[in-house]
Amino acid sequence: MAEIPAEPQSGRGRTRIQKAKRQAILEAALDVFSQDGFRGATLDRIATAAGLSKPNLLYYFPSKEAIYAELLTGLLSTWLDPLRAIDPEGEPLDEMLAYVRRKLDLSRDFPRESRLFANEILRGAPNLGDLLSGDLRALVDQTAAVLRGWIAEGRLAPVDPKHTIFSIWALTQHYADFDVQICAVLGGDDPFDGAATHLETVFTRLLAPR
Amino acid sequence: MAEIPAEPQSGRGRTRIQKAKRQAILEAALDVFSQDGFRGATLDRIATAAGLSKPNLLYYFPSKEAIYAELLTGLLSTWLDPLRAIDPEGEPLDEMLAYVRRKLDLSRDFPRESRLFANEILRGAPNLGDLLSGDLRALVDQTAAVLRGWIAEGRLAPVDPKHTIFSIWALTQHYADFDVQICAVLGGDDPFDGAATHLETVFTRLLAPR
DNA sequence: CGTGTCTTTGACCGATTGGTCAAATGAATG
DNA sequence: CATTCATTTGACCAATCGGTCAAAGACACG
Repeated sequence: MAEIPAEPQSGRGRTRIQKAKRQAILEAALDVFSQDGFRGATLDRIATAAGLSKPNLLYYFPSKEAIYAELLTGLLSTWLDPLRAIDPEGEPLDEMLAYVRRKLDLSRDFPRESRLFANEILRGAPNLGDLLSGDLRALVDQTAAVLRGWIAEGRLAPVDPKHTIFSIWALTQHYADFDVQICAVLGGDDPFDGAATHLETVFTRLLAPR
Repeated sequence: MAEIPAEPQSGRGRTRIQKAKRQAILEAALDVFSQDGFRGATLDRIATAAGLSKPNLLYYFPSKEAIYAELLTGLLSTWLDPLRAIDPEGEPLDEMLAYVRRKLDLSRDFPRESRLFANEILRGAPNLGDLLSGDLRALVDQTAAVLRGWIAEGRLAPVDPKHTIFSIWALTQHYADFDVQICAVLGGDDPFDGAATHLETVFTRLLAPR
């Protein structure tokens, strides 16, 4: 009666084990995609990294693009949450410094996600373009308006709001995306301790009203 | 007598035409590599982009890696020149702002080179690792010492010198590497005008002695 | 035990990968 | 014109690519 053959990924994975295996695949795929990008990644390497055979991997996901897409969509919301968490009613400088902190924590705790995102953008964002000029743009516009209000009230030093947001993105993500370069220059130390205090200095001097 | 079969790339390309074709190949390769990284790029796409057949391309370059390597080595020197151009005898803030300017100009004029570099770093810098922990590290150490001296003299606000250099890299390269995202958020305007004045504000407030 | 479902895999497919090679062109020089 | 060298190309190669499929294995439940 049921024409649907197997489709463990339809609806939601029933078994917890299925969910776990799908998660393992996504984990492995994140490793591979974040290093070599979509085109550079191969199903064989993802399957091997996940401890599966290639046909078995394709039993849980219909295609390479499906894995990539699921990684990307799952990523963007997480990536923008810290921006949404800025409280227009809060103390401006504190809010901004807290945002920087959260964003830097993301770079420290999820560097592969950051690199995956960077790879997608470097390719021209073929799978993310709509979201960028849609949701993201709207969210930035909205946040920029908050910043402008704070500046008008004299509670934040005058800056270009959007470029300031870009600066936060650039400075925090840099520690995830260019981690190899930074470690090569700095040596063995953990870069993130120094980064946290440095970024606090940067944005305090940039944003604190005089 | 001469066992060397053809090797147009040995020594230096004799004919100007050879040089031109090699250059055209490097140009096309820069397009492809900077978008999809080393693994994601294909010789066919490079050859097509250069207006050559694949065997003809391999007549001028021995392998895919050779093209990539030549691009990378040619890049790194150009990429670090602005850093070397910092004059320890100059006015500290002016020197730093000028460095930011030069670096931002590089992002504007050579975005593909910036993206190529970013792609290589994202992969873990397998072809650049030695240079990073060698020449680059030495150059950064040296520049950091200059900054420390300026800070000690009170001619520059106290900052972490190396993280400050990282910040300059992050903020300037961001406008090349994430250009798609920035344009999606900003709309049609040229981001670099706003970027230049914004970055001047950032580093003036960060570095100007009080 | 048997039976039906879920999972895994080896074999395989056509297309594409980086790269080779011999032969066919082109151009220059005697 | 003949010769020589530089250039280009079509055919081809083994390996790998993303993906399919039928059959085997694992597992539940009666």
